[in-house]
Amino acid sequence: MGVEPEEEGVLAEEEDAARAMEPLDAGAVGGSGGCNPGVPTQISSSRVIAHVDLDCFYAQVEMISNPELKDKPLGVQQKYLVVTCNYEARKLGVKKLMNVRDAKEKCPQLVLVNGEDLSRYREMSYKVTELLEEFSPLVERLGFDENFVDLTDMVEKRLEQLPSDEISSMAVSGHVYNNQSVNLHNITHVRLVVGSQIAAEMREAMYGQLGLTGCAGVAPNKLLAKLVSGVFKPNQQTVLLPESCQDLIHSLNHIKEMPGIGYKTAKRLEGLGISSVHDLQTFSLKVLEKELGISVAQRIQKLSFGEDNSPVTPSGPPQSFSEEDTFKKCSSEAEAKAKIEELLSNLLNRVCHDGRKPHTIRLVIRRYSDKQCGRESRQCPIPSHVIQKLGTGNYDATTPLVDILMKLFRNMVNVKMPFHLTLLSVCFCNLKALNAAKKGPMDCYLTSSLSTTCHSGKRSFKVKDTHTEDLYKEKEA
DNA sequence: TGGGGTTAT
DNA sequence: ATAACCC
Repeated sequence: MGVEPEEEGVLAEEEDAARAMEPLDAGAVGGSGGCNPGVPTQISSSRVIAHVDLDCFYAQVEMISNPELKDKPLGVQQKYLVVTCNYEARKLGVKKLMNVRDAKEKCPQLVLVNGEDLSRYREMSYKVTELLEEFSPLVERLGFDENFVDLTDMVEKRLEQLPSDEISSMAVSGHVYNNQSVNLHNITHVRLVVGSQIAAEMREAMYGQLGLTGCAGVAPNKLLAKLVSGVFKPNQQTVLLPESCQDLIHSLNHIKEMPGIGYKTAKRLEGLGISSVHDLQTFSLKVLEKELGISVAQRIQKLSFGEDNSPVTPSGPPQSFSEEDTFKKCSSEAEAKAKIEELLSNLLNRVCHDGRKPHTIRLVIRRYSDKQCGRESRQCPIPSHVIQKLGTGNYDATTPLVDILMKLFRNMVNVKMPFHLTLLSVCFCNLKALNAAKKGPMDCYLTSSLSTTCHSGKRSFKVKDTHTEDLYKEKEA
């Protein structure tokens, strides 16, 4: 599979793929390991990726629930924050994550609804993902309101079905970034144009079937698709042609705006004098590796060029369920127990609905004065007899689970000393299908009841659960 | 900064 | 178990 002569807009990604095929380029592969030299690896042709981003998602869900809110400025409140708001409210100066007081001051007519219970948002979120999965199975969720879809195969199939004389009459759907003109003699352009048409169909389906509006970006990789989806903002879509890639990434005013470069990394980069995309592009990779580690350094410097070869990884069903609550102060064991019981009760309903069984439970706390993001957690396996009781809609599991959670609690918090917590969270994870057998060559000889009680030591996790028995030994402080 | 999520170490 | 990232 060679590069066609008409593919003038060769993408950086393709060059990377080609380079990685060269036998002696050890540095560039960097631990990707597992190379199978005997198997012919397909050199990936350029991909077509869509990023779909719902407009002010929580507010949209609220307006669908209660249409009277539709033409009013609406904010969704969690604790003392307006976490999101509709466009009416934005016109009047309300911003995301704005303090309720500031928001009311800016906009006294602002209508607020409480959005601390995420149930309806979560349900609508999965409806969107499922709708997109009808277009392609390769859908990756990012939070509740964004999805990536790999359209490469769909585009390929549509082009195979298309009489070649019809290519000349194709038209892009939505905006083209930079107003760049489409060249239908360029196969890369043609594929992205087909991608834009599919993106338009996805947005139409979202509106027609779910009543939701959103933006889409279509580009050769996830980074670029995500960046370009936000260019025209509510309810519009934009396609990025490769020739405008550098313009797009240089439109960022600061590296912190690059998805993948978060708060911590941005701070460390600033310490190196790196603040713009251009700074990061031209900075010594060796020095960057020393500061951030080889993996992060190589990845983010590639990002700075608009290169991102990360695949769209199908999310599938969630890997964990959690419920959390923040508060000003929790300083007694009884208080904590009451909150934990409520979190657990909600979680049990969700897990029951899911059908799979969690095999691990985790408790998370945040202590007051702990600067920020300072969370501590303890987890342990859920005893198999308790797992059996889950999902039947009964309460047989709650008492043993509360007991376990309170042991985890006392393992973290010395209740004989004063304490001050500002967050409690309970998480179910390590979800397995019903009666899932343990992986191993002997599986076919084990009954499901045996398999859940035998050699639980053979787990592939790096995280070691606290053994449930260990929790019975109270912690000495 | 809320109430969630994921992956890497 | 924590730390980073995403929304």
